[in-house]
Amino acid sequence: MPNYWLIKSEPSAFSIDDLARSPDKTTCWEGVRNYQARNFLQAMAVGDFAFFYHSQADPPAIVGIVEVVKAAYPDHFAWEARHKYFDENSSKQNPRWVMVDVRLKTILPAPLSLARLRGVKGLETMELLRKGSRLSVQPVREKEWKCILRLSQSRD
DNA sequence: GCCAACGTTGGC
DNA sequence: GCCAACGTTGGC
Repeated sequence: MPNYWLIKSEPSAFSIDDLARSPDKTTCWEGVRNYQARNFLQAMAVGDFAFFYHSQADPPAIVGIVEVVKAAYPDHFAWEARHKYFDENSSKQNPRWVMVDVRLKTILPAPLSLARLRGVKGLETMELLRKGSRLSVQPVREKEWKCILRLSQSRD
C-alpha cells in the first residue's frame, strides 16, 4: 500500500508545468530546510503518491499528482557554498537535509483551490487546511486522498 | 503589503 | 531550559 503526501511549491519558482517540461517529467525535490518536512521526506517510499500544491499562487491550489520514484538521499545543494540552499552545518559525512525524486503522474483537469477544499466534508482535519499550517511536505490520509480524487473528477 | 503562525537563534 | 528577537511561510 502506498502512502500519500502533499508537497508545496511556489509556481513562480517551480510550477507543475515546469515539472511537465522536465526530462522524464521527473525532478529532485530539493531545498526542504525544515526538520518536520525533512522527516516526512525520509518516510517516503518509491511508489508513494503526492499532491502537487501551488502555494503563493492565485489561487493557491492542488494542481496535480506526482509519484515518488527515488527515496530520500542527501540534498547536495546544502554543500554548495554559494547556493541559496547552502547549509554550513550539513556535511558529506553527516548530511542534514534530504531530497526525493518525483515524477509527474497527472495534471488535474481543473485545479482544486484551497478555498474549494475548505468546507469539504471529510477534509476537516487535513493538515493543509489547519490554521497556521506551513509545512511544505505533509502526510495525507488515505481517506483524504480518495476524497480529493473524487472531487477532482467531479465537475462543478 | 499586511500579518498570523510558526521555527530558529542566542543570551541569560 | 526559558523566552525575546528575529526570520520565514503563505493566505488574504
